[in-house]
Amino acid sequence: MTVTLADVAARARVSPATVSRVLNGNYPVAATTRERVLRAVDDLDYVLNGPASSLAAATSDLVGILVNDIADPFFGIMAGAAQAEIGGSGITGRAGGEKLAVVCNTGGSPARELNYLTLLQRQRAAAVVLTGGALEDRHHQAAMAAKLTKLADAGTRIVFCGRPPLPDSEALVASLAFDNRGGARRLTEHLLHLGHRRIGYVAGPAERTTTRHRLEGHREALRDAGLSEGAEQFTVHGPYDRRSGFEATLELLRREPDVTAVVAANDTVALGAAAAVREQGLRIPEDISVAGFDDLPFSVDATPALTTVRLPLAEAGARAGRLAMGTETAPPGGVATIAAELMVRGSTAPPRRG
Amino acid sequence: MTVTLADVAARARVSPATVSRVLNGNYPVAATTRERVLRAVDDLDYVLNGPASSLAAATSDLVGILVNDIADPFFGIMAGAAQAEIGGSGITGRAGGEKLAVVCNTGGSPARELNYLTLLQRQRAAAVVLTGGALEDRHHQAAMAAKLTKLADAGTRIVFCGRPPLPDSEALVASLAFDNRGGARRLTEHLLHLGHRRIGYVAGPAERTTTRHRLEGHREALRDAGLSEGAEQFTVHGPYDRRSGFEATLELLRREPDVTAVVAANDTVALGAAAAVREQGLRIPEDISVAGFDDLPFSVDATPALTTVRLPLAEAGARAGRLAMGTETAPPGGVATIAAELMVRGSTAPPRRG
DNA sequence: TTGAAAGCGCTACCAC
DNA sequence: GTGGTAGCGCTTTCAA
Repeated sequence: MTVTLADVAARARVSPATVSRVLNGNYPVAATTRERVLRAVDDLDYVLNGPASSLAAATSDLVGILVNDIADPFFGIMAGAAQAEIGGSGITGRAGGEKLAVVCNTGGSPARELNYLTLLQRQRAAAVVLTGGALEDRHHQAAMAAKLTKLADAGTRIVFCGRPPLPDSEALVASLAFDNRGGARRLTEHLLHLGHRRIGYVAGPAERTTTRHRLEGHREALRDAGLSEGAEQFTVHGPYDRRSGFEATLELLRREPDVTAVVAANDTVALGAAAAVREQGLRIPEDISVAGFDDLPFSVDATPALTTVRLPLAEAGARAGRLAMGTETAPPGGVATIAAELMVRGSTAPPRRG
Repeated sequence: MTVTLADVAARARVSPATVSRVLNGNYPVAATTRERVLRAVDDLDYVLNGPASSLAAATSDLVGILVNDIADPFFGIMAGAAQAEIGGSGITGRAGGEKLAVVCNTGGSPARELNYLTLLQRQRAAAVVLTGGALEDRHHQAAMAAKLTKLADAGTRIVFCGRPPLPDSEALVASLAFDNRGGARRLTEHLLHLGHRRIGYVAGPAERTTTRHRLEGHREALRDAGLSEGAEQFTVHGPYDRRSGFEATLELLRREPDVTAVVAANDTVALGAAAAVREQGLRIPEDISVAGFDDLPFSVDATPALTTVRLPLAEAGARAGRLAMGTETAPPGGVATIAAELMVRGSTAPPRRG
């Protein structure tokens, strides 16, 4: 029924071995032979059997990209960039070599994160890219370290993207870190510089690395300005989504009615924050400042800070691809520090209220 | 080096066949035997070899979900819902049965769409879910039909989600359609009902099914209100993204300065449209109406129209899972018609300008 | 440069 | 209810 490599071999009047070599292109084959084989492939409309190939070669062309929230455009941009870079031209030749980059949505659930890793391990994935903040939970971290070690031992390359490497498995992974602390700090400094003194902070969920690092940067800036007193009052935690940004901001405005600026821990949260502020009848930036892309003219494409994030993300994809192909040149564990996700445009308006 | 099923069999003092049966759970095995096997699995930290399994069984547990734009939250919601439904509990037992649902971002490119299908075909994917509007291009449609036929012949289940089935391959797919025409019509009728007469329409790219159907619904509503004259002037096309929504809206306002309402062809476009309107110094809804979620209090979760979309989407995921497991009960080709994506809240403000 | 053949690890059929 | 075993389709030595 289905065409096999042997069929192709027969039609091209060569051995299966030769067909395999042509398809994988990693072995010298006479030009005329190659031609003949490729024609046979086309004629028969042959598609390589991935499982068989993976079984024999003990590795697959699957690359998993894990994200915390697939409905968050930030992860979409990351995943898309990585996928584009890994997948290459996007046009598969008649045969192998092409990687299958797929994104897996953990929804922020530790169980699902581990589950996907198991599934990818089962598939003998070529590489796994872990994006977004990690959970700061001893138990889960241990489980992750164990699982990742096993994956790495089995030949799967691991790439961390915007997530600090685990304590143990440093040597196992390539890592692309964001300067969350510095980004948050600069953002807050910017607002301070504009004259704001009562600055609310809509933080992410408490147990994530990104949440902590960004909050630390924010507090650093406040401390340096001598404003750390009662900072907790100005901070509200919640998930990294729009709804949470909305609700947290309402809560914040209720608790501290005369804040003049709000920092959101990421763009999606900022979207909700801006909506909440407007619903309160306040104007951005006249009545209040909100840092987020909601008040930018258009898509994140145009935000310089985010643009600087995008490039490294594509690079991360390329790196995952290269790692998967076993031609890694960068030192393992090397960390590229770049602008943080939340280093978005702060409103330029000075405070008016209070 | 790596633990195989034979190792597990040896340790449990049973045959490989028995281990396989326990792991796949689709065959009667004595309870005590099962226990022994599972313990051996745990002891040895065994993980099934997916490729080997897929090769022998001639099918894999991979399910591909194709989306047009992974950075668009709408697709994120769709993909997430489908993935959650397909993946089941999200917690894999020690062994098989679990599907690996992964999302593939075509970026709206026909070449990449076909490419992913080839890649999934190569993996002998259990199912493929195609989401979002299709390209209305004879050549590409033919290529898709051919490819999908091949996939279906090889045992891959095909699910269309928010995309009209292809002319030929009707019998091959399960399909979940959105009432794009009806949704757009109702949205426009709503605005007409509020008294709007000069309504701009920011449409999607010309060659997509969703674009055409929604535009048709919009025009129907206008025609019924006797307003179809010069409707082209009020329509601007562009990609389904925020930037495009922004630019198209500016163009629209330049061309027709006294529109009192703008309909955006999807939520992401609406986001850009709202931003453009604000940048022009106009107020929503006082100066102008914009249909989109940007002016909703918070995330799309809370939008009734979108909620009605979500449920069927989860159902589509479930269906894909079931299809993949070969226990489909619904008639193939059955179509569930539901509210359209763009049937979002229209502003309730009456027109004030002009 | 090409061919022959031995597996890769698992499933499923056929016995028992 | 369990075991034996013949492939699944490909890759990769080893020879020629």
